[in-house]
Amino acid sequence: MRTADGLSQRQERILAYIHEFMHRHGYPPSIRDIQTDLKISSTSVVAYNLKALQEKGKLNRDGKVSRGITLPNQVAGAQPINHIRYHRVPMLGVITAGSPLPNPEDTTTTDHDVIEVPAELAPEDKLKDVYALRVRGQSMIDALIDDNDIVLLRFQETAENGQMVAAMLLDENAVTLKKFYHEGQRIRLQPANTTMEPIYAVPENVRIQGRVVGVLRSLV
Amino acid sequence: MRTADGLSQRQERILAYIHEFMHRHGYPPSIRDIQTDLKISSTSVVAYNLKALQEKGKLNRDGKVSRGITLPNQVAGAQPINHIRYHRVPMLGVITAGSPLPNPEDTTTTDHDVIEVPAELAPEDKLKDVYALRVRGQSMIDALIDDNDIVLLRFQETAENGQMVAAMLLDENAVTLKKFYHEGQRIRLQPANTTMEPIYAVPENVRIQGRVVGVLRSLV
DNA sequence: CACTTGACAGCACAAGTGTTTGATTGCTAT
DNA sequence: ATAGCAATCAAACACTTGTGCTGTCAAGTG
Repeated sequence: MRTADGLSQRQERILAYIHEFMHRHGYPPSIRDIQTDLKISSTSVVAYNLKALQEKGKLNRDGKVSRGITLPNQVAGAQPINHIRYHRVPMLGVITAGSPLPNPEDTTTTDHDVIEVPAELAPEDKLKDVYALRVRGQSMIDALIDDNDIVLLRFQETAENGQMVAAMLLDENAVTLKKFYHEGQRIRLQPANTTMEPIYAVPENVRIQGRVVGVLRSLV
Repeated sequence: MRTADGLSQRQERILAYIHEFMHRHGYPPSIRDIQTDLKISSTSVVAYNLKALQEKGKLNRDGKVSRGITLPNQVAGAQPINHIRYHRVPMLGVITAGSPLPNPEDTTTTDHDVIEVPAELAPEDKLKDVYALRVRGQSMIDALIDDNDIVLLRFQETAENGQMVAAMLLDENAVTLKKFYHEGQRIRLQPANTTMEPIYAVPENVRIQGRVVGVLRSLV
């Protein structure tokens, strides 16, 4: 059977295995590594298929040299260094996504730590105002934000309609994660959960503490 | 003479050579590569200094394995900050969450980027098998995974029912993001989207490429 | 001075690893 | 059938490469 690339199943598996091996070890596999882990009966079969893969441009080989396999799309060296973009963001605590609760110093989340964030989620130019909070509650579930997710917020005191913000209700000394709508003389804080009701407040009672710009979630 | 790192000049040269070699070839040098190019008279001298470098934490070696040298992750220029937990994960490309599309292995997206990920999303002990893919399509929307999100996968070839996996359909050479269910003699790949239908396949035609362990999303 | 230690040299061996050769299997076109 | 080809297998072979051993040399050290 051939696949869309014109590679046999075995060739696909070998190619995937090389990727995975290099990713895990930092150097290429030997022919016998491939043979053993893929349960191929002979080294010559591996060599045969490596040659085929090479002719199809899927990989390069430095002849005779042990582990001399390189993958064309890959930056040489399995441990790239410089061109990495990541940003350091402070993890300030926990935010309730359900009903506003007084800022909880609570529980095990004593991580006033710092977390690293992919550059994609925190643009360089505005980075210095970004911080992270762990979410408690499911009021934002329709916005794809679940309990225990980590949200990234950019500090700002104003927001436009529909933006997701961390809003503090001054009279309750409580912070909550909601969508923001300024409607005439009042502000509506809308959960993204069809089973929950919005909160209405006067502007003087609401202080915006930041806008959500990113979400991280672990499924482990 | 010793340098600031407590390394001898020869050790400095060897270390620099390994860096340069890996960058040039995509795989580590052998002891004799180092010996020849650095005009060292004996392989044992190289081995001697490699051992010293290893004890000083400048590199790792997989014993007996040829070219089994790996360099520990180094953040260029930056001092290691201990209390921060983050991990480097390779960004390998794009995965379709909707109908399976041919593996975009060869497109411009496979630039083998690397992203930084909070330690919470990628536990240290299993980190070596974690990689990232960008999601295309909305078939996993009910699992809180949206178009353009980044998913973190841990490489594994087996899965348990209900786990979310990257599955390759061999006959189509296509990879897709689905929930995995083994049902008797067939495998069901179930989208997390009530409007979409599952895919059924025989086990021989399905290869699991990893299990989803984390999600990153930008709302900027 | 005898002794130790670090660094190096030379060489041989053994293990790791790529290659080759010949035979086998299954399929297809003739 | 027969021939031809792709893919595979098994085993042997040859090169590559890590390791071990022995020795040298210079610089300490008591």
